[in-house]
Formats: sequence, structure tokens, C-alpha cells
Amino acid sequence: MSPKDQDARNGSQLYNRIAVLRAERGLSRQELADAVGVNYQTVGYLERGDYNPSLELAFRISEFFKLPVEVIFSREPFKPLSEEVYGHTNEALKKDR
Amino acid sequence: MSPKDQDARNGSQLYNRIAVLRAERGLSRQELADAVGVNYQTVGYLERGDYNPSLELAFRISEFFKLPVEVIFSREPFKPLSEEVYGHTNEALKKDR
DNA sequence: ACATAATATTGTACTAGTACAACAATTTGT
DNA sequence: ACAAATTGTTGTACTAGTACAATATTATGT
Repeated sequence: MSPKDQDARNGSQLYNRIAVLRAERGLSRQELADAVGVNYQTVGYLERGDYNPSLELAFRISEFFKLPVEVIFSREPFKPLSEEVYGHTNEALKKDR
Repeated sequence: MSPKDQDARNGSQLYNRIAVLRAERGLSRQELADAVGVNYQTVGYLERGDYNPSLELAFRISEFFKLPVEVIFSREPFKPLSEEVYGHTNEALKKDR
């Protein structure tokens, strides 16, 4: 199947933070792709959720970012990292969440 | 490709502890398979390393065992769980390892 | 020792993950 | 504003993961 039919394949889709992590580190897809040993378009497919990585690739990515697999991939949508990290520091803002 | 050619596909193989974890819980492959929603032969293929699970399946398995993905799957061979847990309690035995 | 359950083997078929190429669109630096 | 880099799109092709079925082998209970 061609990766163009992204939407035809839903029901077992995972979420990931590759795009954010990559952006944080100021890397291009090409650079990340090289680092984990895949084609740069594959990184694109992963970032926009066209399909899931193999477990092997997930491990390589997780190793590259030095983060546990479950921090990068999840069955539940991620809340923004920013919120997760700083969201609990200002008590005054908490009421409207 | 047919899963029979296990050995033709090496170089990106992962290790896992599915068999041990399943044994510890006294489950048959069929039962585990049902629990994580795959064919029971798929569990067999995974256990003897014929191929890796998808990341999605790895997550379901990890969820089922209530263990982090990296405790069940690894790029490095696992040392026996028994050793990992109890291997450091008897100092006298340590010299011959 | 026999029946049953569990695991292994072989074979076929389908789907998901990955690579690669060519070109379009968008972003970014100067 | 333009050139270069980055990202998106479409299309093709190959490999890895999964299902399923049928039969063989091995373990387990009584």
C-alpha cells in the first residue's frame, strides 16, 4: 500500500513527539533520518502519523533522543510538552483547566 | 515472506522476555494471544524471535504485563530475570561471575 | 499408556512499514 | 525578492508483520 492513503489505515494509530523533539534540537528530517538510519521521507511519514515505526526503529529513535520509548510514542494523544513541564508551576492559572 | 525463513532475516532482531513473563503467569500462548488481540501463532513467532512485533503490539503486550516496553523488549540479549533480581543478594557467590 | 492440551512446522495470503525518485509547495537566509 | 533548504505529495516497489489452516510433535494429567 502506498503511504499516500494515510487515512485509510486508522484504528491502530499511535501518537508521537518526533516533530517536537526534532524541532527542539534544531534538526532537519534529513539529519534525524541519517542519525537513526532511515530515509528522510520515513521521518516525515512518522511525524504526520501516516504510519507507525517498527519496534526496532522506535528503539533507535528512543536511543537517539535518550528518552524512554513511552515518552516519545503513546497510544494516547500527547499533551504539549511545554504544558507537561511547566503547567503546574503557576497555581493562579490552574483554575481554567 | 513466510515466517518459516526465520534465519534469513537477521541483523535487526530484538530480544524479548515474552516467554518468561507468560510462563511466570502460567498462561498459554492462546490466552496471551487473546489478551493482546493477536493470533496465537503470532505469540509463538515473537517468543522464538522469528520477527519483531509492531510498535502497537509491543505497547499492548507491555500494557498487558504492566511493564515498560524496555523491560520486555531490548536490542541486547536479556540476562535471566532471576539473576537480575536475586543475583546481587549473595556476595559470596559473586566471585565466579 | 492414553487422551488432551500446548507448542512447532509448513504453506499461503494480505497489510503495514520502508526506500526511492521526481516534482510541488513552503520556509528561511541574505 | 531570490536562491537554497526543508517539507509535502504521488507513485512504485520490496520486505516485515500478522492471520489462518492443516498437520506434526511434545508435554501433561489421570
